[in-house]
Amino acid sequence: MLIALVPEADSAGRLRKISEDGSPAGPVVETADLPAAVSSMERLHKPRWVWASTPEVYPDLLAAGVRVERCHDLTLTEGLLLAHAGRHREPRELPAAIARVLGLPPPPDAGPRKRDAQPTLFEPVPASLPGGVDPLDAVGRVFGAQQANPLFDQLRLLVAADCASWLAACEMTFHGLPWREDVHLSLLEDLLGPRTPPGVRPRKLAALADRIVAAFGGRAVNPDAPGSIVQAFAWEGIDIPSARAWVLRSLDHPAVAPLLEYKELQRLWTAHGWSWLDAWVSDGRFRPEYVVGGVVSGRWASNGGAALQIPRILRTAIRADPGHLLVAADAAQLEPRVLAALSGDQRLAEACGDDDLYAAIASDSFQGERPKAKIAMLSAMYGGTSGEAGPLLAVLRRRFPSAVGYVESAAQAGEQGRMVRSRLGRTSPTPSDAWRELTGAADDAGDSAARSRQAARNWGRFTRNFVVQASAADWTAALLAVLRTHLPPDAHLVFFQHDEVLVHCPAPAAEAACDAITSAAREATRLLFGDTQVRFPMRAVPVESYADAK
DNA sequence: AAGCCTGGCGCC
DNA sequence: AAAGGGCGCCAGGCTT
Repeated sequence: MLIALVPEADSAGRLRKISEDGSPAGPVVETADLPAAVSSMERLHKPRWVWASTPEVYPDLLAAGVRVERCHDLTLTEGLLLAHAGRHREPRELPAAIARVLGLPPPPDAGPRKRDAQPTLFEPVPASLPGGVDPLDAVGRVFGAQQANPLFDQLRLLVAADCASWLAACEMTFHGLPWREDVHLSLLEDLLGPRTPPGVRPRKLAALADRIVAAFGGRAVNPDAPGSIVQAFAWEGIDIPSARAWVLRSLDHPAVAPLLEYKELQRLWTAHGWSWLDAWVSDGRFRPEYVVGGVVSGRWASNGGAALQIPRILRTAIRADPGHLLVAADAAQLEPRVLAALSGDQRLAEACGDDDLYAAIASDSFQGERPKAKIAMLSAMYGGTSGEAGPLLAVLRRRFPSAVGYVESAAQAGEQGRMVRSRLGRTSPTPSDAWRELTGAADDAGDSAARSRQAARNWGRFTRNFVVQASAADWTAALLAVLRTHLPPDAHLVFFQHDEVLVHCPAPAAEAACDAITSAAREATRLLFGDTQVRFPMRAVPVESYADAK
């Protein structure tokens, strides 16, 4: 069963059963209590809910205690369809989508949301849609158009997986990542010194800054300003191209040690210090806002809180509630395994039989030198060519010609301005007009030819990586879609980061959660690659603290 | 003062 | 000769 739904102010809303082609299949139901209406329909029919945008609808349902099993997110689907058709830049929101259905000019851009604007929950669909269409009608009509789109069949699995991912993302924000403020605070105090007001350097940072100045003979140096650091070294007769940590590390100078330590602690202070705690952690939970498909490759992005960049050192603050456990699971070397399955490279598939893929490649091709195998494989997937990558990649190409050939032909497509797709049909954006102009100017010599080749190669690196990264995103989306409906009832997904998940559950449920994760990984593999020989190991371990995983 | 860019670095 | 993909966020510093 399909039910179109439009939220309105104050938890009211309208819904209506629709048929597969989006046409009305029942009366409009107006309700002053949308969560209650959804809850009862969910219990009775487990419908697929059709709505404009999951993050605008689902959080308030969750807050009211209502969970749904399936949805169809029109905005998300529109984006996937547009990208597949090479129309990556067109707006995907409901007003634009209905304008396309009606053959009307696109509505004026709503413009970016003001940075500080409070996101209003149950944000109503814009009052007036193109053509004055009723929003509930628009939901049905856009749904019908998406189903009728000849591309839809190819994207069916991707749409289902990504829509389910959006549900999972909202559920993660709702449950929140367990975060022990006291642990975080004592860590900050240990590393930085007592808390200071915003903008006032904590004691240990101030001391390091003093040591840096002293090491430069008392010259004024601002360690927060890279230019200032470069200049300070220049005065000492040391020319460096930048103040990056890896550049400093190669220098022999008394300022280097305090500078490196300063950079590390300064980052902790500014990115995950006391202000961060105040802003993002409350009632023992960190609740970031995820953006499913926020990255062109289909990876998730996050809004605020740097949710996908939690430093390792802080993972000790992520602890299960009393009587609970966190189940931590990550897909081991997901991207090279995805490449093995995508390319059908028999030899690489065999190496995937090992839980440590790089070790297997090393013993096959690099005399057991694992670091070389890893550099070679990463260079193949990222387009790296620096340093020793070239020769290592050559070895890899000889041993795994199908796998390397797969990414190289993706790179070639990019260099020629063509689109590439992931396993489930995520499609890379086409390069800009400026890029085409630059690379189209083919045969002239000198600088311009060099810039042209450079631009082409840059885009080639992007598409080379896209096929792998986006297919890995396909796999994790399928994983989440399966997993969220197969966890034990009291177990909740609380974190997801590219290729790893955290589940929070009562201790006795941990074992079942581990099993659910392992079998969801198997199912994701089957959904993407059928009966491929490639193994995708996903080890799930119950831990008290995230820091204890791995 | 606000907006934008850059350098830098955290995560995968 | 140099040559690594994708992000978000911060401070500094420039422009408007």
